[in-house]
Amino acid sequence: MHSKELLKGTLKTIILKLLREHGRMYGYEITQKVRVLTSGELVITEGALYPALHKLERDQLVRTEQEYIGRRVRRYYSLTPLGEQAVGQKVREFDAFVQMMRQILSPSTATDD
Amino acid sequence: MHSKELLKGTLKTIILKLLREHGRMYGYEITQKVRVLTSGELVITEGALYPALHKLERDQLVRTEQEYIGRRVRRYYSLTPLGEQAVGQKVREFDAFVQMMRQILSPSTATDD
DNA sequence: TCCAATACCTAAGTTATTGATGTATATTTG
DNA sequence: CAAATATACATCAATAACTTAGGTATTGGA
Repeated sequence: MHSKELLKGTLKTIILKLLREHGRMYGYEITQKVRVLTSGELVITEGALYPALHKLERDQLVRTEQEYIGRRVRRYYSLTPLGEQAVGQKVREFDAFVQMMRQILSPSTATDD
Repeated sequence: MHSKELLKGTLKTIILKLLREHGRMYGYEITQKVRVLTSGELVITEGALYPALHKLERDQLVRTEQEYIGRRVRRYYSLTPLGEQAVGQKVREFDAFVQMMRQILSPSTATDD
């Protein structure tokens, strides 16, 4: 499979964006959504996801409410006002990054896209 | 300033691409070229550059020849045949990564706020 | 003469990941 | 109905790529 190093730093952007899109989601749901959206290309591991979610919560970009499905805990995440701001910022940041990379990578692969 | 985490994993792609573009370059030259190409947005630190170059050499994607400019050593890097292959691969990998991210981030990349 | 630029380098610390492991409940299948 | 699989949370050691800070030495300009 291809380099996962590229993913570094994009996980939080992905999470925030999905939360804006879907209102509220729980962890496992996020991994499945990403899997489907990318046709299985991108698989978010739980070891990456949960720490990231916890960090977003600590930074007050998301908040949680837990529910019980039967006896099983399900922890729903949704954006805080601060989180709402952050989404746009993060996405723009990513776009800027891509544009910057194009300035370096495109010179001879130019003008498709 | 914006997140540098995004850069992770792109440095070698950048180096290889520049070497293909310019035939051969030395380390310091690469940092300056990147700086100019991105209008100062992206600054490659030497602590990142040199280890990356050494790794590329170890992996036989680049080779070196040193020259003396006056009394000062200058170490030129250029692509090996293996490196030539790797450039295209790396660039395509990056494009694939961006496309994959778009599948997640694009549904509504609206810019409000 | 001294500072900035050129040009190479290494190493400790930081950080976001992977991969392994753990726990427990719910559902499907043979 | 038992067993395997899926759902759902979590932590943690190891890894990889970086940053920051340091080091050496030459060259050019004010």
